[in-house]
Amino acid sequence: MPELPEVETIVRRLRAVLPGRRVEEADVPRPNVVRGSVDAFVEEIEGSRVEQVERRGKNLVFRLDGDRAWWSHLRMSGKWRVEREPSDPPPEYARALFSLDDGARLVFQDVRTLGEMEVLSAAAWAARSDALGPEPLDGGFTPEVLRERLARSRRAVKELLLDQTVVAGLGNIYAVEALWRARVSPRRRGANVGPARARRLHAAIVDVLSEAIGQAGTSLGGTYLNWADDEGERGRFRAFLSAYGREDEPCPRCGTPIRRFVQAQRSTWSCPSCQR
DNA sequence: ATCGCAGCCTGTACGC
DNA sequence: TGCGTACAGGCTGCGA
Repeated sequence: MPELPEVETIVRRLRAVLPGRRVEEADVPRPNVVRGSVDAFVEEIEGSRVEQVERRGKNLVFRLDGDRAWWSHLRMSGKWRVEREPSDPPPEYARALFSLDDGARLVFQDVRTLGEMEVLSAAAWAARSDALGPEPLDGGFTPEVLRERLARSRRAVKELLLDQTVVAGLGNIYAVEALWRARVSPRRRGANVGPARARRLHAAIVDVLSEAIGQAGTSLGGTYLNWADDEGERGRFRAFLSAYGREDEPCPRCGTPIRRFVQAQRSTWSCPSCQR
């Protein structure tokens, strides 16, 4: 579910609430959302103060006092929310709950429990962060950087865009949409993305992510697959999808039916006519 | 270096 | 109605 725009939406919400708060009690009813020992995790978290909330790609990090980083990844269905007035019973699918010193409660909800969290030293987190590709909305991400990173590989450009070490933050939805906007075939090999296509792709990535953030992300149908930030607001970007999930519908640009196929075990949609 | 696949989980949609 | 199957926004680890 959550890709860069959805994680960014959460981060902005949490940033308005969490910095300065101290965690009083941690409760982890589903231990598999914690990487490593749950006891050690709880011990580490209780009494800690959250200093800042950050995003790196799809990773979400609460900076803690003592030069520590509380890392989490939402994977397919994770959500963070803050309840100003903790509900009883706790929300559905609450996998980890943290009571805060102002009476609010921070809740990690995750239907599929593929999400994970862990407390790391700042240095360990920095090492992990350094292994990721560039942030697509930072100045360091340029058409040249993108092209150079794609050029190293004969793999399909779609697969490369999903590879977080190539560029951080794209998932299936926004990779599909960026390629459609750039008129680049998902099957084209990275090494065969020339300067013109790299420029278009770079612009498409930046635009699609920025616009999606402006719409609070993308919510799709179904219950648990719905993206919603901690206010329950639905992401509105779905209305702007051009290729994702639109098999057999006319390409908004040229009218040719959009095709679906599978790459690296993931669905891909593209226009066979105007994406080359 | 790259690939294809299984696995981690749960829920939904769909066909019979 | 029930049951089986495929699929879902991510990522890792394995053998080849």
